[in-house]
Amino acid sequence: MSIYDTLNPQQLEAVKHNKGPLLILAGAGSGKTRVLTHRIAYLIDELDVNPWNILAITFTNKAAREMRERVDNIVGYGSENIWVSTFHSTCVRVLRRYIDYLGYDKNFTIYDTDDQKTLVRDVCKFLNIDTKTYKERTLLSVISSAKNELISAERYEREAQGDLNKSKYASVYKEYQKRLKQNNALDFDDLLFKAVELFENYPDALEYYQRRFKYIMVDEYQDTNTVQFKLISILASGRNEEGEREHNLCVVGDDDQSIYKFRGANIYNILNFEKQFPATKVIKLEQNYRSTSNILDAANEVIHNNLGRKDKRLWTANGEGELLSFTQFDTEYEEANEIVSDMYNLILNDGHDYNEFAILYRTNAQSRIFEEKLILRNIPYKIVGGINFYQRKEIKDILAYLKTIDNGLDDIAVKRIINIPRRGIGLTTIDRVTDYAIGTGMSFYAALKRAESIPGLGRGMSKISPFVSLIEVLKSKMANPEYSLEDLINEILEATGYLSELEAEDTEESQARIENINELINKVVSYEKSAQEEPSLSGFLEEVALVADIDNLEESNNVVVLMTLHAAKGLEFPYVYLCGMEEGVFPSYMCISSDDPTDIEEERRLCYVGITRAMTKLYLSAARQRMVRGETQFNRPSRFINEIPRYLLNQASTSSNRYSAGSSSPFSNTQAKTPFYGGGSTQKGGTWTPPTGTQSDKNNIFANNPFISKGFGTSSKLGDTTFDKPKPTKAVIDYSVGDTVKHPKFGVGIVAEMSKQGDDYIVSVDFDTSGMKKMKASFAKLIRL
DNA sequence: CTCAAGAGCCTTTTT
DNA sequence: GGCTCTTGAG
Repeated sequence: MSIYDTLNPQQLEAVKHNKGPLLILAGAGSGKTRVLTHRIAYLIDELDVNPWNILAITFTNKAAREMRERVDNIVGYGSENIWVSTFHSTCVRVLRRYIDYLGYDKNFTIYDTDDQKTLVRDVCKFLNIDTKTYKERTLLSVISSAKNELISAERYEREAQGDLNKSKYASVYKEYQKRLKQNNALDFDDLLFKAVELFENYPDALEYYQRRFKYIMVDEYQDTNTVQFKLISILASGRNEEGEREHNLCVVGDDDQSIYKFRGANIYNILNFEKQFPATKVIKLEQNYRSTSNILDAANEVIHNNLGRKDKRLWTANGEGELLSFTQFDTEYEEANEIVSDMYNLILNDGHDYNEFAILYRTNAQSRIFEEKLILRNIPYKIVGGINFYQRKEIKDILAYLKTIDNGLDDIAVKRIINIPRRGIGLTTIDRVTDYAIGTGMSFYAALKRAESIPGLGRGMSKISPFVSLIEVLKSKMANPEYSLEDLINEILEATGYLSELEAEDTEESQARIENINELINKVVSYEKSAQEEPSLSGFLEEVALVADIDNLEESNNVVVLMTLHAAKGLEFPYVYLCGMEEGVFPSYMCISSDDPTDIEEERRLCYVGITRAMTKLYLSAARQRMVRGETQFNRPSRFINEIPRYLLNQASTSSNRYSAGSSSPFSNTQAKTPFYGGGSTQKGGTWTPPTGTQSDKNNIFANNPFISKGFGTSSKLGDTTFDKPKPTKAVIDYSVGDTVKHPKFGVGIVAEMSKQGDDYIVSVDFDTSGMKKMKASFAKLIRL
């Protein structure tokens, strides 16, 4: 019995293919990660390939970590020498070693989106470009797409000749690059671009990596863009001892799950892979091990509407399972409320765990209502995406201090913190220093150090020198190896008064900020403990720059997860709620009104991704009426719903004949209504007419039909549950000191102390896992156990 | 220089 | 509906 016996014939064929290019078309849930990891094991254990010669590339750190773990489990020896990492961190590693060839310093910093925005703003100011005519967003996306297509600023400028708009873009692009270099910084796209630039111009660097990476594997290949394609093909084009190009490149992907066109992903990378590498062996994995056949049939039918895809059809040996359900609610409030109620009942009555559930939506903005309803019902949850931890103000502030100490060349970081906390250094002073810095060609921080020779600074001078000496003192302390990063952060918080200012504020918001800062300190401590190489400030900043929010999702945490469809790719959940299935929301308004017909295809692929996340049961839902950007929209159900055959769908529609024109409060509205699951008031459609277009009776989900069910059709017990209690204004406190309570985030703990504050109580709880926490009773939503 | 109130823009998705 | 930037008064 070997580990390979559990593979199906196609999977095994892919695992054993070990020479030349290999394209694995792996449908959703077809076990592609298993194939990749087993292939690595096979290369090492059966073919004696040196682990050191293997490179596996993924898109997210999370995927890399998972692959690393799974490889460690099945590879006999040496698995730690396999290079498993994301595109971006692979490039960082390469550049840390060779970027001096390109005239950068090896301890470059990495700019995130916010930094990029600031920089572009500065550039526009400098070039006298009106940011109302030329939006920063547009400028950045022009620059980003250029880099993704491997077009340098110089080339862009050449090709822009004669075109007024493009010439403007070119001048911004050029100045932007110039400043990045001055700041010794790279943006995300530069990481890839510069790595390719390095390999194209410096054969010794290229050959080093070509000799090392004899076997290259790429996951989620359908989402690679032009630079990424270039990077892997150039790396895979080394010659072996006989001087032949072997192209031992194995890519795994699913063209039906290509959803990152907006980020420059080029679907032709996968569609034309066989043309790029003529000797390619193609293997299709079509057996799905994840979902029921009803779910798969729905997915197959939907994606079948796309043209220009590689033909394949997923099948499964799993049973039919339950029907999918689709419910149309009156408002998005009702949608959220009923979804959360439904989930609550499944958890409470049927003993399901929180982490069996996921709520998926098209846009991040849709998460808020769900969050409210989940808090109300005390269901622990995690929202993935939106604002990343490292993008929070307080975290960025501390990081800017760290960057300033680490690399004084980063003007953006220095300017961010020069007056935080307030030091009385205002815009006038900053502008004067900036002018001087530009005039003399030195960095902003270097100019600050020589403030005494800057004309017209006046009083500003006396405010600047304490700041400079603070940074210098911290810099010199860093020289002492005994001085840890934790010490450094604590000293920054102390010496600047940042922490005491937050403490003095004493609001819920400032409390949360302090908690976030503590979390950052935890992350520093664990970095110092676990770093593979010698822990350093630069190393920490780099690790932090490349994390995405999804990277922090731990499957083992027992919480309901909420995220966009994009973030959900690669994940699976027994119960999936796919909400906001409305024309204008999903597919989005942007792509409905687009004149590029392939935009809708990308949206459909996104739908396919969403459907195939579900293992056991998929709940689809829509709202008739929804507030978007402060205005009410009336949307008809998504076309994707109509693309699912009726026999796979259990359909329902909550109704209200009154279109409640006068009642604006969704809360009072829902409350006044008979509970949905009560049964009696559920009406079967027919009262609704689509605002645009017509639907045939056959497909009209509102025509009377035998599939109408109550709600999501889970259980008849639900009828007994009371819903929509009035929103409590005061917390109901049924616990006291000594009681065991449960908190949605911190888990179980014992109440240690309670003190009254106004209408509220401050409760101290000693949690089993996270220690003593103080919180407001009205906010904490503690449940007595 | 700082703070508060108002205008305007925004929302598709993210490494 | 909410965030961010601008504006104007202290």
